[in-house]
Amino acid sequence: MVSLLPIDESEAADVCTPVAKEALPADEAVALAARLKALAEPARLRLLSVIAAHEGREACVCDLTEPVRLSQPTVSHHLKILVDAGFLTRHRRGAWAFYALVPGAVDELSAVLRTAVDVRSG
Amino acid sequence: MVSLLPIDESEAADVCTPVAKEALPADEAVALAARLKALAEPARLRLLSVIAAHEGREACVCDLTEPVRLSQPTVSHHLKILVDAGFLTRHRRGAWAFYALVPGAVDELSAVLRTAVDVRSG
DNA sequence: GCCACAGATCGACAAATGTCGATCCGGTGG
DNA sequence: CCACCGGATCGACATTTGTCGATCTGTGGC
Repeated sequence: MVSLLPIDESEAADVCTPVAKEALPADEAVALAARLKALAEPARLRLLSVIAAHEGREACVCDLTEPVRLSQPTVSHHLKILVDAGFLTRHRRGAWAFYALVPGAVDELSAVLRTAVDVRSG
Repeated sequence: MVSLLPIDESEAADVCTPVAKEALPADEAVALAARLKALAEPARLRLLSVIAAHEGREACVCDLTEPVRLSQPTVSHHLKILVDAGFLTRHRRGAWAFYALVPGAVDELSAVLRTAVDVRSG
C-alpha cells in the first residue's frame, strides 16, 4: 500500500500521523549512528581498551602504536575520531599528548542505544 | 620507547607479558566491531526502531520502505545485514517476509561493549 | 639558535560501504 | 498457465573509510 516509493512533497504536512509510535527521528538516528561508527572499528576498540587498562586511564600515543600494531599517523587519526565522538579527551603534558577515557561515555551511549532501538515497551 | 614500529616476528613468543592487564584481543575486537558496524548506520537504526514500534515487534519490507525513505533493494540490503548480525530474524508468512526483533540482542551488545571497553575497574 | 623527538596534518591510495535500477525468484490468484 | 506482486540478488557507481609515507608543528635540551 501507500504506493511503492513516491517521495512526493505533497505529504509533507501530515496533520495526524496514523502510525502508533513514531520511530527514531532521522537526525537522532544520524547522531547516534555517528557515535556508534566511532566505536565500530577494531583498532579503535582496542585503543580504548588499552587506555582503560593503563594506570590513570590515560596513555600517550607512543604507548599505543605498539599494542595495536599500526603506524603513528594512523593511531593519531583514530584517536582524533574518538576524541571528536566524546569518548576520549586529549591534553598535553610536556612534549607528549595524553589521551584519557571520558568516564561515562560508553555507558551513556549503550543506554541511549537501548532506549532508542530496543524494546521500549511503553 | 620500544623503537618506533618494528613489527618483527621475534617477539611473537612472549612468555611473560609485562603489561598489567591485556587489552581486547584482536579477534574479539573484530567481532565486536562487526556487530557495532551493523548498528552504526542511520537507516538501520531507524529500521530497528520502526520494527520495534510495530505491533508484535515485526514488520514486512513493504512496511519499512516508506518510513526510511529508501528503495526496496536498499531496505532488503540493510535488513540482511541486521539479520546476519543477529539483531533480526526473518520468516516468511505467505508472500511476505516478516522481520522481527531478537529480544535481548541490543541489550547484550551494550553489555559486552561496556565490559570490553569501559571501566572494568577490577 | 639548533637539533631531536612526540605528535598532527597532508596527499595518495586501496578497500569497504550505501544506494539504486534492472533483473531474478517464489508464492497468489486469476 | 500466466500475470502479478513482494522480496532477494546482481551490477554499477559514488562516497566514505582505513592505512601509510612524507611533511609540518611544537616542545624541550644543549
